[in-house]
Amino acid sequence: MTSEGQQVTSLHKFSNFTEWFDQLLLEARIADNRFPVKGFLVYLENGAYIMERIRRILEEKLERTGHKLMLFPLVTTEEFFSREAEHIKGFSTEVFVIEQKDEKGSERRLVIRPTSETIMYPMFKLWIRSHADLPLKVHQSVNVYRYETKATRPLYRVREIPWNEGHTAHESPSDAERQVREAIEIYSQVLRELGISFILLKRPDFDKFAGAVYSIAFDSWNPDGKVNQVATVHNLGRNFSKAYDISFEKKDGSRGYVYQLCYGFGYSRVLAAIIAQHGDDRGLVLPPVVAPTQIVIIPILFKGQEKEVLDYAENIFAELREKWRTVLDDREDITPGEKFYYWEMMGAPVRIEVGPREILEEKVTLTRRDTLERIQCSRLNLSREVERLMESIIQNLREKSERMLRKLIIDAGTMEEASKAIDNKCIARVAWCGSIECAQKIKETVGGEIRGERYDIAEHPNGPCIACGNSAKTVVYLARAY
RNA sequence: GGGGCCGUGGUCUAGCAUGGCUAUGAUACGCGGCUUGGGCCCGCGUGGUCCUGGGUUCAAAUCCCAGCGGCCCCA
Repeated sequence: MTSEGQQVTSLHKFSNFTEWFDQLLLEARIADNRFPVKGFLVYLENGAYIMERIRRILEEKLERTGHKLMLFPLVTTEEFFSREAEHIKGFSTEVFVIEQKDEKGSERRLVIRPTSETIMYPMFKLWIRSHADLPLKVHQSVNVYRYETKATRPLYRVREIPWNEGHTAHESPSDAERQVREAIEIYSQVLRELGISFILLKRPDFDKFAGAVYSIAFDSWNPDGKVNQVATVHNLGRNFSKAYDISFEKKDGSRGYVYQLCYGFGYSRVLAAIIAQHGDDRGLVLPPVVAPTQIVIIPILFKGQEKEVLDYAENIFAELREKWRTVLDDREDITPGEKFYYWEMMGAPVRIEVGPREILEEKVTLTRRDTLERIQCSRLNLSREVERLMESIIQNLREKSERMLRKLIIDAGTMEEASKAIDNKCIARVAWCGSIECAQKIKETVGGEIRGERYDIAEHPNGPCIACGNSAKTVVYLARAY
């Protein structure tokens, strides 16, 4: 047996993240970025599978909280698209447009959704008539399209974006506020179930969603220090309802415009976060809940004893497949060692080895992917042991990721300290006076941008603004971002 | 948006400076054998628009221009 800890691949997650990630995408069958259009990629069997699992987890929670699944068109008209002034300002440079000419040569232009407000809200106007129609809560999991001008990166920054978007309408600001908390709770739960850690931030005004009153964002940590915005929740106030004339009759007989929210959860970015936060230099490490293969059984076949070992393995396979996505890897042309490496790359949470030794002692050897720890249990206890292991794995992934996040957040009292933190691939926590000028200055000298202040907890500055030295209004987080 | 680096079988890569031979090697893949507790070994075989288009030249993977695609840095 060779040493377990030896470095056997060229992959180094923390020292060379981009290379590690790109290589993993293809080798672990997540995505193939060789499709020749910038920003568009093919999701391979594992990537597509994991995103599908994430979708089911999220949609189940959305539907349990009263969100109705609807499906809206891919396109909107130029007129609808331009209704809300800030919205069009924010998105006009990055929409895809379909130009179609009829036989007479007259041209029609349709805008492909960069997000679906301008498609849904004209319909909301038709559907909402009185307070009895409220709240209206809908969601859909679809692709949206944005012509990114920045450099694209697979999963993180693409032009075809798979996500779920939720849209709600309410009769009062307090109802809308309650909905903000519900949306945050739903997204937090999903991310928690996936073991992804994040900071929940209220974006500064200059960085909020185009057309929103304020924006809340989930920034997950990344090994290269660039935070990954996996989800956002926007309180739109009445900006859109006024533009799209979505009004209703109140209980007292008067009329008013609805208060709205929209929120989005980026499937490909969450997939990226799973890969980036949990993966290691051997490949993927998947939370059991999304793993395409949860258990792999590898029979150790010695000449003359093949049948006994295979029978034993098949018996285990039959038992485990009742509950878990299990694969019996009985390929004959590959050595067990090669199978170990293969399944580690694929991130299968639990590996089971059975050979003559196990049969003799009526035991099973299990290896957990997250720690590579090897344990033995009796054949009879197998199901219970697997159950325990799966629970332990997600718990460990979650705790490990949270520890890393805490480690990455560095308090900085000066621009120099903040710069150093950013250079070290960390997230800096600093005091800020709130002025745009200082935000600009911080971005230029520190290298990271202001991502916002904590939304879930109140943090109070205990020093002056790191840029101007005047008294600080808030504590904000600085990071480079995707 | 500005600057830099890069593009060679499926993957990784040599060759490019100083143009010239059948385009190098590994891996992968196929067939056969041997093996199987961490990527074993042996034999045979398959696989290339050298990113695309144009230019220079007797001759281009190699030099020049443009486009497409990728990576990095700055705004």
